Amino acid sequence: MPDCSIKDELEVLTRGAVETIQHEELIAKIKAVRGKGRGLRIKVGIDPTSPNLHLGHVVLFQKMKQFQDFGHEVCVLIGDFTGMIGDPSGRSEIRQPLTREAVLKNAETYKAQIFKLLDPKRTMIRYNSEWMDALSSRKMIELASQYTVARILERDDFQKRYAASHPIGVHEFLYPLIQGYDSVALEADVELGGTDQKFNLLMGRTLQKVYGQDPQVVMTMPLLEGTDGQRKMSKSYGNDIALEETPFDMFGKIMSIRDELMFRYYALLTDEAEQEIKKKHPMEAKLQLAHILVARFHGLEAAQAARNQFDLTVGRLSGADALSEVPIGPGAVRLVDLLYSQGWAASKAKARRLIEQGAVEIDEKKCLDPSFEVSMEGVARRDIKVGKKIKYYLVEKD
RNA sequence: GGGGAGGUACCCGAGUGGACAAAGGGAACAGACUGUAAAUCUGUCGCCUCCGGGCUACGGAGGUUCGAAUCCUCCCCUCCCCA
Repeated sequence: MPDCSIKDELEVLTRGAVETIQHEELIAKIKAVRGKGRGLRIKVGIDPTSPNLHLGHVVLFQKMKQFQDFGHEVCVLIGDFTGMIGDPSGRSEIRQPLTREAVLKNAETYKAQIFKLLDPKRTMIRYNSEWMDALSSRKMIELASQYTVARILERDDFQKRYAASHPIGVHEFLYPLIQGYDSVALEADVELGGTDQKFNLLMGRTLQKVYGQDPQVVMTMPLLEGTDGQRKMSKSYGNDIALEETPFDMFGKIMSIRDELMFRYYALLTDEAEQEIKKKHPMEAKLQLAHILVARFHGLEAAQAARNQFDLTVGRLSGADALSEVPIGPGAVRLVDLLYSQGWAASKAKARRLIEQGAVEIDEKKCLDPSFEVSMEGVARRDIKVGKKIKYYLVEKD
């Protein structure tokens, strides 16, 4: 890969990035290592406070992979030490500190998920407790003296909390400092992060200069919107697509996003060329996106299976595609009771409403009568459909 | 330690004696439409019901009243300000 021109390399590396600080420095750094048999050291900090990664995190991993493919050395920094503080970014409250055990456990989960995308052989994993545990109080004070309260308070979320009289723990001031110090310890050449991390990332530059190092290039990536298409993807907003999701759920969630959002997902999560995608039928394009992403995290087979199941569930089905048999009877069964007892409706009142809304079809015929009784008399089986997602065969119970 | 605000359905939030199973928004669900589980429109959105109604619910427990989410008492919890 390093055979291509620096221009081409830069083109790929900066694609999708919101900001590169400073672009010229990146060019100089790449030039400096060209042909020297080594790459730049790319740092990405991971805060192991919650164990489940979602597609929002993948934006960064995708970028890391691109760096890796150009022969650069990717270093995943697991903030096991800082994890006990909790990143104040975007927080309106002080975070619950995690225990060391919880942080380490989360870190393991992270690692497993990261390697679905990155090559483990070319990825360095470091923990910031390696140097932070050893840092004396004396050194810590020295570190803290490198920055002023006024400048720390420039940070948007601190400012807001301060203005709104929300509490800010003194230890939270240390978070950006330590993150910056990690760059010093690692001698990072480039640090990647979301746009919300900009302040922390810049701290690395500041501190590296203080400690006599060449400052790292900071590259910020956009925050991926979640399935609601509005807010950034986050478990707490319930709009996330987790990597741990089953293939079918992941496939389905991707299929449920808005068309415009799909192009954003393409741009930030894949290497597909935008023009090619736009040429396709939107439905095809979205199916392909879902396929690519599910295949990446669950393998090709799982992606194909998810696709099939998706077609089966969502596509317009004939009774022949029903999921499985449900024995009923003996004798006639009230439809309301059937929906309730099968768990297709959470209560009898809900079952009744579903029927009245025309959501229930028996043998392709809508059944609008809530007091209807299903009987298997004279037939071996009946197809039943409740809403779009529930389809079964009814058979006579022995 | 002193003072203040507040706790309403899955979430946010209106409601300060009856017209309240409780506005509005979001989420969710259904129907129509569509290439889609998108968008849009319409509807539903506590539980049970012999479809007449019945029961349970506005932090908890009591009380006042013909009648309480709304008034009173005690308790629990959250937040803010001052120190």
